[in-house]
Amino acid sequence: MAAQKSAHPAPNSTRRSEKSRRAIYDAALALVAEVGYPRTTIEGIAARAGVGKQTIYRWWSSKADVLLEAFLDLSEQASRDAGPEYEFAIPDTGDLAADLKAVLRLTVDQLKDPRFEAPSRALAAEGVVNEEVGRVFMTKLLEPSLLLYVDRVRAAQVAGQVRQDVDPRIALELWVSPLAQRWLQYTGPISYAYTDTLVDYALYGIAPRAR
Amino acid sequence: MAAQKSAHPAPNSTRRSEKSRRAIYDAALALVAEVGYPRTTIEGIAARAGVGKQTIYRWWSSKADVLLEAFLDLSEQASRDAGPEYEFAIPDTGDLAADLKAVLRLTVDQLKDPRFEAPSRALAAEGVVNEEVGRVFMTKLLEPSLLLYVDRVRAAQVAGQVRQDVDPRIALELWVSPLAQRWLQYTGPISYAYTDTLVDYALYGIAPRAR
Amino acid sequence: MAAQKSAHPAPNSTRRSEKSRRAIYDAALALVAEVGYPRTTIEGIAARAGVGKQTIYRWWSSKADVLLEAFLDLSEQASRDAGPEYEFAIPDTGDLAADLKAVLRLTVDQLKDPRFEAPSRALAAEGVVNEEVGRVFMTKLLEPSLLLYVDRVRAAQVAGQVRQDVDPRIALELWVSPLAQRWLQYTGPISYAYTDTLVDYALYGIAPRAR
Amino acid sequence: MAAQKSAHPAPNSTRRSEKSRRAIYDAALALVAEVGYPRTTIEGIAARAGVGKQTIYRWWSSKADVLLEAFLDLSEQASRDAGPEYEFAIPDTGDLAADLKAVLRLTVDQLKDPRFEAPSRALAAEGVVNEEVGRVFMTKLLEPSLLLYVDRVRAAQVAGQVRQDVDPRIALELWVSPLAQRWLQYTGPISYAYTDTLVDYALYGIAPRAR
DNA sequence: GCCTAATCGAGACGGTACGTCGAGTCTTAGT
DNA sequence: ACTAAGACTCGACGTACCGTCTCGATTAGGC
Repeated sequence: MAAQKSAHPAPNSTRRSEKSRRAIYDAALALVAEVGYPRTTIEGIAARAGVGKQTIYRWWSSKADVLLEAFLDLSEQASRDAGPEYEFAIPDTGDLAADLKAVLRLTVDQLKDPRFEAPSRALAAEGVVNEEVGRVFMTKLLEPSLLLYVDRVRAAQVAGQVRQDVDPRIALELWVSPLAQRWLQYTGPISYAYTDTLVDYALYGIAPRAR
Repeated sequence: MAAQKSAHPAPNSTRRSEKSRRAIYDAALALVAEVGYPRTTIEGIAARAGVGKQTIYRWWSSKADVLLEAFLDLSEQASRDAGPEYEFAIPDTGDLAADLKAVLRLTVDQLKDPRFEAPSRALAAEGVVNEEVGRVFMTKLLEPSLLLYVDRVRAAQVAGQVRQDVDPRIALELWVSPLAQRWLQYTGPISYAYTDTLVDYALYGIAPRAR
Repeated sequence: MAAQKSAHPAPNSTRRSEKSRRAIYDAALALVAEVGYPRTTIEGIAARAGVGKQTIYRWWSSKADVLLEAFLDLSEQASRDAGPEYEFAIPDTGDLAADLKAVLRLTVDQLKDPRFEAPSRALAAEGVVNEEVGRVFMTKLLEPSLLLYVDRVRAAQVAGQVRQDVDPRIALELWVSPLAQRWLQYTGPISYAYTDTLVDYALYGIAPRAR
Repeated sequence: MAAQKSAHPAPNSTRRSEKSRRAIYDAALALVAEVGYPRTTIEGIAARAGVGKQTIYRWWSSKADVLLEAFLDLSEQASRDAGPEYEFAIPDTGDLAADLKAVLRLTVDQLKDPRFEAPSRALAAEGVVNEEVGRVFMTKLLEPSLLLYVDRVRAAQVAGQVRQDVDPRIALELWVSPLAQRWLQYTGPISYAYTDTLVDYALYGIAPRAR
């Protein structure tokens, strides 16, 4: 998966063309956005990137693999661009509900960003059917974000805003999963109001009821 | 989509061979289970069903379409077989938590049934990337089940076990979506304990806190 | 081949639809003229004739068979129309060369008639590759005409204008075959001057005539 | 048509696989000989040659085109093998009749050679119906042989054995066309006696020779 | 002049081959 | 050594027709 360190066969060299790699990322993301994942082909990517097919096969094992790396690359760029304030932690103002709502509103914005939509849907879909892609997608892209929620929930437990016996890994699914499903499976509209509501329903479940 | 009433192109006739339709459903489901969705081909289905390719193309517009109908058919059979007790309603013993937990345990069993696993994952995945399939999958397969939850939550509202201002459509996502995501995206294990926990977390959010 | 008396399977009936037969002939000839023999299909003929495919398969065994009969029918019509003067004999004015030249000029005209060109080329071609069609084409269409030449040459032998030891069957090939080949295989242009020359060469040879 | 210099579409390259080309020629000729032209398919040729279909479509435009080149290749081989004595000229012993008879007997042998029969009939037939094939067949295969006759007849004119006003192009048809037609259209048997007779009739005519 | 069985139109069926696309591998020049 | 280019084998695509097989709906002939 990782370009630099391993790659599938074993060409293994520092003489790799950086220019080609960038061109392939750009072509892959552009094609997925324009014609969709299934109609994006390795040949198409190669042609658009002005690159030989072998150059792709040398460094990646599949279409999904190319796209995964391209998207990872895009995400890194984006989070560098977006400034570091939401990169490594969820804010802790002491008000868990407010903090979660704020972060989820940012997530809603990002889900609606057209640059991200096509490739991430594509990868999520591929991940459903191709377990390897699924795991990489999960561990590289989703897991880091989820860990931030775990930390924030733990902090809230320490602060007495969440019951001690609550499992943070399950708790966060109460707001993450509904949002993810609506987005992935078109099961409903996505809005600030919706995510706010999710937080409210979830929190009153996990907060101590004795007031 | 619907075989009987219209079909995509317009050949449309009462002279359709029921035997072929059944053979195609069986072949399609078997192949998806055996080799997975991407390696399931129309040619393969036709060959296995002992049917000409044209007979498939005459009545369905794509591999996804065939599989969708095949799975729909399978589901109908299954719910007829499984007896009608959980077919049209969620039991109402007066204890919402117990009722939800019982139904979710059944769902867990069904998700692990190998007959269902391969085709439904495949369809869900296709639905992520192909909006039309997604909507059909949603409206024909998911929606009916979700409506049962809506009804049960409404009943609980009448009984005073759920707050009046809660939106049942959102409430049900608190337990349905986490389960769906773990299953679809391998984001965690699925067990009775897990679904029981989901119900507990969710309920204490939507039940009136004032005691 | 012959519709009335045998037909391939054995449907055998006087209840055959004359209207359909005519429509099939017309459609077949029209299609061959319009799109050529290879792109003429049984389905196309049936559709154009407003006839079920089975009606064709019931009475004929192949595309070539349909066309053969259609063309036979057309030829009969044509010779009825053209008056009977050249139908049953080659004129015998006592001047063999003049008589042959006259008949060949008529043949040239007929070969250039667009109604005949497409189907007869098609049948001749099919006959080259399909021996059965070749024999029927030969015996039903060509042979009768060739016999007229045999008769005329025999008369010339009696009249002392052709040597007694000449085989009329071979003699006639001296003018018939060159014309046929030019027409069928595009090996040269066809004109009155050409056929006149053929007759002269055939009658008197190409060697200097000791006079 | 010509393989080396251009090819129909425009892939065009020196990187063409010679091995594949040979395998395709061999497979095509073998199949035509075994199952006949109409039952010879591009898929069949590709399979037998151990070659992808695309490799055929890349370099040739049709079944007829493949066969034409294959046969051209075979002919070149054959004339190289057969020694050069009849390759570039018809012998000139001073006796035109004897020389023509000798060459025609060789032609009769060749027409009965099973290696040649199937493909050349097939091509001739295709040429009747497909003008382009017909012209190539004519110019590449027939024309060179016919020119030899033209030269020999001209020499005979110089030697005073053929009249000065005779057109050699037409003269040669007197023996070539009858033979060709009998062979192509099954209109009669082919033998040395037959071709000898044709030469006699052609040279001296069928009319009584005033002596 | 009605009855009934063969023929008719229509077109779905199991097949074969078509010509195209793309996958992944391999070869050739060029840098 | 890696690259761009692209030919190669292979497998699937979706389409066109083949020849066979039902389906009602005429339709012509023997009663």
